[in-house]
Amino acid sequence: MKRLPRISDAEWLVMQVLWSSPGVTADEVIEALKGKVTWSPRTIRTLINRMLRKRALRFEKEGRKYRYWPAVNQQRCVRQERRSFVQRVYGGTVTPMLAAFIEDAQLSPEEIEQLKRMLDRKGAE
Amino acid sequence: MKRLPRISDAEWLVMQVLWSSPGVTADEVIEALKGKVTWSPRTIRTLINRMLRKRALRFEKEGRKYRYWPAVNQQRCVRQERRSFVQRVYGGTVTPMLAAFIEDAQLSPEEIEQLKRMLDRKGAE
DNA sequence: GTATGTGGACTACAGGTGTAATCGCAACGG
DNA sequence: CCGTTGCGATTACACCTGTAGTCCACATAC
Repeated sequence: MKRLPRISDAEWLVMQVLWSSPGVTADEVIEALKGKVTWSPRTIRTLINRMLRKRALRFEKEGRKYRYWPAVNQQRCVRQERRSFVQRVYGGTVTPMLAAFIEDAQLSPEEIEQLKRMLDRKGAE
Repeated sequence: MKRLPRISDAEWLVMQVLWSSPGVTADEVIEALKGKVTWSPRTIRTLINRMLRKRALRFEKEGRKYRYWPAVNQQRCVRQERRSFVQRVYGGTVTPMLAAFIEDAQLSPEEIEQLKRMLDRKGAE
């Protein structure tokens, strides 16, 4: 099992773009992040380069430009973040953390129903 | 509303000790972390000092030793972490995140019941 | 073909972090 | 009293991060 590289806060935004649109160019990443961040395009290119170095991305040359792909699985990265979060903040105890999220969140009746169904399925296992 | 200082991963462990035993000495923090981390006592003292500087802790002299207290509220820190986590990893959408946690977690039937009751109360608001 | 623009590579730089080691002073032991 | 030792304070240092700027080669427009 390949070790996951550590992805910083700023890098997550770039990864989100890459995961939802694999194979985009640097320009397209920059375009996709317009409005979400106020970074200079330079900054975004730097982030891309760093993630290449830490092997979170792959690229392929296409003419003079590169196209980039995620080289790490989104589910796995998300799971790793979830676990490190609950470990750090709740010392690994999941239920109090879930309770806090539920208290804190704005949930629609539909979402509440959906989560209850999930818990039911979970209980039926 | 006072601005919360940013607490790093390593610092969280120290804060956990301080929140659960306010007023301990550096030595007692070090003792409490035995077994949880392999840091040198030096390292723990450094972390304590950094958090003093960023005003996450207070101290009082007691003879030649200091006793330390958290200067930030645990609930607020936890909430801030929760929010930055869900923002970073799920782009701010809480329900998919909760769903993932529920899927991923080992939950006892009692915990499942408890969470469902919470959702019920939430729905009744 | 020559000037120009643009994309990727390399460089910058301050502040945070993990992980300590050393310094200086005050209390304690004799 | 005086040396030792045990704390807190200060210093160290490499790597990571946020946030860019500069350099260079190749494509492009005349």
